[in-house]
Amino acid sequence: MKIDQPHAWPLTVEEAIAIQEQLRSQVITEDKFKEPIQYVAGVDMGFEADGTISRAAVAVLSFPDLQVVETSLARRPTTFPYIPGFLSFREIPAVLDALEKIQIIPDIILCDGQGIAHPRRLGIASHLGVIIDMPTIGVAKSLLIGKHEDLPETKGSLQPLIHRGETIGAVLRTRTGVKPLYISSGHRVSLSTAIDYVLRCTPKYRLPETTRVADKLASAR
DNA sequence: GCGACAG
DNA sequence: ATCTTGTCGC
Repeated sequence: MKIDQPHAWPLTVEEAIAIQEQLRSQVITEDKFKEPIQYVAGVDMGFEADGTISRAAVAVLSFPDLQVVETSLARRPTTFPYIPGFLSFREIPAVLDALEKIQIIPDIILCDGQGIAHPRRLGIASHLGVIIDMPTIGVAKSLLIGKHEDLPETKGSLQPLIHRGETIGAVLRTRTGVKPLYISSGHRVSLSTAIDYVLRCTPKYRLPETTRVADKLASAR
């Protein structure tokens, strides 16, 4: 797919904060995409050589049958360190490379990380979504910010994720007896819709099939 | 000032 | 994220 040249990448945390503060107003947390969804994509990262090389993988699956229809892989030097709250600046460059190689345009992208469940409401899913103006959902394996009540061990259980009195996402048990996932709107997808699609992409394991396929590609040697 | 801290 | 074998439990 064709991707427009994104904003200049920051070299410092101060510059990164300025970009986040500027882009946060562009995030849309309401459903704004065409249905029915035909394809869903998963994005994941891997690193080589002590983290000096970033590797991004994209997996496009048909929906709702979840069959892999296309994959792509991109490698490039890592240019930004991992700093909680600034993950997107480290990972998005390689992700854009991988997305450019894709022929089948997905209708929704599930990202590995938070959406608006972020200190400045611009986690990697929201940041990517705004940059490429596509529907995205944040699917994180652990908590960045916010608090929530304990949730039942059974699959499908969920609890709102609260930060500063605001619901920024949800904690969702995608499989009985395993650690929950942290779901949040990325861009152009509401929280309830995000939860719905995550569950529909997670028929058997803890993680959505999309990210499982992308994960396998990103970490394959 | 003291912890917490996506991948 | 990554380094890494076996092991516990459904």
